[in-house]
Amino acid sequence: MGLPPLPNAVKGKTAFRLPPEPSGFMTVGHAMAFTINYLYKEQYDGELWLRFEDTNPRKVAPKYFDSFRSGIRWLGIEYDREKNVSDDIELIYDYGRRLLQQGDAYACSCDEAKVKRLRFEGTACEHRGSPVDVNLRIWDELVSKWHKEGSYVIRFKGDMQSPNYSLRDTNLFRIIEYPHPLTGTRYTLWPTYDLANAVEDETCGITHVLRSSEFRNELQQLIRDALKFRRIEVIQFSRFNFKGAPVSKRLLRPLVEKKVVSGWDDPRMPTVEGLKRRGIIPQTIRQFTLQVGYTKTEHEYDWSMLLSLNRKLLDPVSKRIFFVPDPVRLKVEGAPRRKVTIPFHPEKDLGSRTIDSAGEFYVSSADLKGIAKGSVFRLMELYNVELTAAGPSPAAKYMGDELIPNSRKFQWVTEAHKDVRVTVPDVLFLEGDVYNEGSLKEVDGFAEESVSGLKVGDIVQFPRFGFCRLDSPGRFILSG
RNA sequence: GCCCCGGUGGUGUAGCCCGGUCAAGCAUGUUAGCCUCUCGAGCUAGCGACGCGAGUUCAAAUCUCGCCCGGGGCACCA
Repeated sequence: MGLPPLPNAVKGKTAFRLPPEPSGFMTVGHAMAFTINYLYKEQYDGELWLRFEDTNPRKVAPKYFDSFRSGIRWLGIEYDREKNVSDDIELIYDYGRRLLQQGDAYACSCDEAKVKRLRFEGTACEHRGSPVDVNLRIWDELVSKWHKEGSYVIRFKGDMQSPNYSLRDTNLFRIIEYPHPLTGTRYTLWPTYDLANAVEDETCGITHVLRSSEFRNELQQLIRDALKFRRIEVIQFSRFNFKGAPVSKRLLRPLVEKKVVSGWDDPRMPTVEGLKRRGIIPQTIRQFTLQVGYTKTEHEYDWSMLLSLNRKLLDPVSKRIFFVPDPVRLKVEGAPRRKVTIPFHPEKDLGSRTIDSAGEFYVSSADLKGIAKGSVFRLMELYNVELTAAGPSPAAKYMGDELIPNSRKFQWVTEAHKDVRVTVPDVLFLEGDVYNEGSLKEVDGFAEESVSGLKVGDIVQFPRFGFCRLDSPGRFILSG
């Protein structure tokens, strides 16, 4: 399945944008929205911008810029150009000034509460009728930082009676006396999103905007018209939410601060870093996005869909490695000394390992639980044994090499195993945004010696357990 | 309160524009069974949905109207 065709899109003559606000870490939601833009960029051979919407100095921080850059790189999204809106403040000033000159905007010194009240009542304040030269004079003072934060605001002359409240003279500029991580204290008059966005989309030559529907489209259009900008196609879709993993900083931040989670990259977190640590691979995000597409319907994706796809993609490329959770020692009487070479994958050529065995094994106590004394089962890829003693200290005897059809097969490790701990993540939040106390479980066990050859970041399959990513030596995280 | 946008199985999505081929497809989930050396892999089968009510029509998931429910906007956030 592909994404639906775009209206008015001519191959080679399109431009898209990824517009993150660097005020938090990149999340799955961003990843999916960016992927949609990227898929269209590829489909229409267009230009793709990475544009940081950093017009609120109080919110942005350098580490967030990095989060987005590395997340985007990880996803395999190639963008053509990068810029920060804060690079273009002078340019946005030019357009702001023009609006003032045209009489499409005015300087207002009403306090916040009054503006709000009048907006609700649908009546204009006395500043709306100020003559252009007065507005321009105040403007110059604002640009020159003569006024204190909160004293003035530049408002767009919309329609104070409009049933759409966002058209009732919204703010275009406000004073923020706070150093910006990139421009420092050079500017204190900052544009708001609506103007900055219109100017940027125009100057970047954006033809198609695909974004989630939390923006004020009509307002944008009005500003664009006032500035005589080209028309662009705007396609809005609802946010990408996952069940039990709200992207809301309000909910997530406390977990990080109270150390309920290990950090923003905790494998339970809906951040790109969290996904990565959990062993979700970039292709999964891309394909999942392609599968669910975008709609205006409110939705809450179930992790099982993403996880299932992830397993499907991991399956052909992951080494199979024996893992014995909750191990119990099993001595096999009459066992021949054996050196077996077992391929890492049943079909694909992922190499093999050789294991030396001499009758001393560890198997999972859960496997043995259903096995009665006297029954025969098989040590996978090795030989058959018969259980001669059940219970907490089991024993068995060698029963031949020939594979018996329909026999149970168990994984095993020898004395030469490695201790491993597997972290099993679950959804962070339960119904009603309450933290899921059982969201992180740990399983200890023995893995075959070859795990020591793995590098951090490698993902393997522990058969009958799941796909696990090596997070640090001896520690794995279950992908799902 | 006002404005905009939505409502297809547990979840997500296809179909809706241009009514019949839809006793609704796919995926995930779940249940049962199979499994040639993975019972969180693979295979097979089953389960399960058009928000409600009217109307138009030979025929409605698809068109019209009303209602109900959900989301977003109404920021000196983006």
